[in-house]
Amino acid sequence: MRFGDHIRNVRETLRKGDKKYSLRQVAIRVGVEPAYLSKIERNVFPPPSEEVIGKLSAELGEDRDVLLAMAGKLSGDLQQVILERPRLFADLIRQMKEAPDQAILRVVREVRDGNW
Amino acid sequence: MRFGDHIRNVRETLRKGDKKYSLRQVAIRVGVEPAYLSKIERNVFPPPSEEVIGKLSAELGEDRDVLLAMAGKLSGDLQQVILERPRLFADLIRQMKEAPDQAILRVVREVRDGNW
DNA sequence: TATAGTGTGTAGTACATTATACACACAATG
DNA sequence: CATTGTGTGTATAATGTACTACACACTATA
Repeated sequence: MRFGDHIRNVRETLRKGDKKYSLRQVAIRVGVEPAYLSKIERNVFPPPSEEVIGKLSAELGEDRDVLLAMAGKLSGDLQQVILERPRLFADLIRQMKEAPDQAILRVVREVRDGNW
Repeated sequence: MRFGDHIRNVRETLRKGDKKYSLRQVAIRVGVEPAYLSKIERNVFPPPSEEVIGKLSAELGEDRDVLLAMAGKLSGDLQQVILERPRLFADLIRQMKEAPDQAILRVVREVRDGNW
C-alpha cells in the first residue's frame, strides 16, 4: 500500500469515532495546507518531509519509523547512528539482511539485557 | 576531516606513485568535469552524489560506506534493507547506538557463523 | 436557507541538489 | 619554445523537494 492510501485509511477510521479527524483539521494541526494533505492522501504529491511525517504519526497514533518507511525515508536519527560508525553498522545491517525476524529480535533483547 | 580534504589527501598520496592520479585524470575516469572535482576537493561544492562517490571509492581504493558517511550519506542498499523491516531494524540500531564496537563485532560474527 | 465546514483543482514559489561549459593562468615536457 | 597537461574561477542549468495561496463546488448544520 502507498503512503497516501494508508494515511487516508487511518484518518478516515479515526474520523468515524471523532469528527476532529477531517482532512482539514488534521492538516491544520499538523501544520500544512489542507490542499497539500489532500494531494498527499491521493498520491498526487509524494510523501511530505520527515518533519511533517513525524507530526502526522503523532497525530494519527502511527509508528513513526513505519510511516517513514512507507514514504521511502529513513529517520535522520537512525542515519546519524549509522554514519558515526559506518563500517561497523554497514557490516551489521548487511549481515542482518537475510536473518529471520526472530534472530534480529533475539539480538535486540540480548543486547538490551546486557548480555555482552 | 571534511570529505573534500580526504579525497584530495588520498588522491595526492596515490599520485606520488602514479601520475595517473592527477585531478583531471581521476575526474575523467570517474566521469565528472575536472572543475567539479576541483571544487569538491576544496569543499567549495558539497560532496557529489552517491553514484559518483561510489566510483570515486573504487578509483581511490577507499571504503565506499566510509566515504559516503563522510559525505553525510547512507548507502541506498543499506537503506533498502532497513526500510523493508523498519520496526525491527529501528529497534536494532537504536539498541546498538550505545553498544561498544566489540559488542557489535561479536553480533556480526555470531550471526555470520549461524549461531542463531 | 444562510453559514460553516469539507475536499480538491490550478497555479506558482523557494530552495537544495547535482552537476556542466568555457576560459584562464601556470607548469611540465618534448 | 611550442605543446600538452594542470588546477581553478565564473557563469549557468536541469531536476527534485517541499511546499503555499486561492478559488471552487459540494455537504452538513443551525
